[in-house]
Amino acid sequence: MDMEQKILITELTRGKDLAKQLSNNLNPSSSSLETHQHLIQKIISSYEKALSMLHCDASLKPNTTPRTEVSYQPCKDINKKRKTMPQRTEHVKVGWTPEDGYCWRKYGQKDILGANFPRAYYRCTHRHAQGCLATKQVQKSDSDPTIFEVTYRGRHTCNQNSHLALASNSSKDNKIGKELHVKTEESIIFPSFSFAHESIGLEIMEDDLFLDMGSFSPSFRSPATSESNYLSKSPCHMMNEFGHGQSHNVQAPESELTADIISTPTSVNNSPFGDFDFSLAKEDLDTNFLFDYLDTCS
DNA sequence: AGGATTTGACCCTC
DNA sequence: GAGGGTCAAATCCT
Repeated sequence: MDMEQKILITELTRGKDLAKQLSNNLNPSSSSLETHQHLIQKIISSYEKALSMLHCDASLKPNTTPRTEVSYQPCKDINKKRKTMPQRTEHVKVGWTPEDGYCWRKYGQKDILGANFPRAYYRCTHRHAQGCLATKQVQKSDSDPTIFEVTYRGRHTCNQNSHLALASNSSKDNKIGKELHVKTEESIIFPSFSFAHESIGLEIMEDDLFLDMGSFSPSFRSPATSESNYLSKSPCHMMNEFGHGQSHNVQAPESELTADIISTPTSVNNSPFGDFDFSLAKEDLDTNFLFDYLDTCS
């Protein structure tokens, strides 16, 4: 782990500790307003340092045409329904079901009122084995059938390293990419993934700022042949398929990206995987994920 | 044979 | 009661 990463961890850890202090100090009888403000200032400063190191600035990549766009916004009525687990929604601008590196098992599909396409329900394959409660819903967008709206619920608590395995396997046969790459250039620290000739656009909305590795290790499966089952195949199969060198030629012009994408903050360029780039807003980074991931890769 | 998908029924919330 | 989410038996696939 290089010095920059250590500093980053230090700053984020400090921010967390300060937040804890502030939380303890929020007892009105125990501290003053000045104390609160001081702690808040320190927290902000700490996070600003860390984020500046992450340097999520699109201008850093002036020659890059961002093919992957990630943005966040609150999901307004997410908690009105039964589930209160955090959600995020990705809009995937590609004609195929997005695959996210985790293994999902489809457990249902429903026609949704007012929607042209059914919604498919997936849960983590390791739900029973490891008690992983992560689920996702996949639905084609009404406005643009080439967009899949993927809503994630809950975190993966399973010990699932398929996203890493994907890169590892692909490096063996040299079909998809060379290796998982942690990009530290320009202080961006995040893995990049790519598949030859593929480009997608993502829109992610979430009401909290967690980040699952699974959402950012995308691969894609072949176009389904029927409308009714276009969401059906287990992503695990696709991992194998990609491992055997399938490649798809899809181009998603930026002009087709949905108009409600809020921001297009960064694009990580020069990915060792080729054309597929992932970009992140700085808010995207879940430090636990980041450090776990860095540990994995170091 | 075992695991994944399909699909109608059921459950829960509004 | 409507609509969305989940269950589970039947079916399909490897």
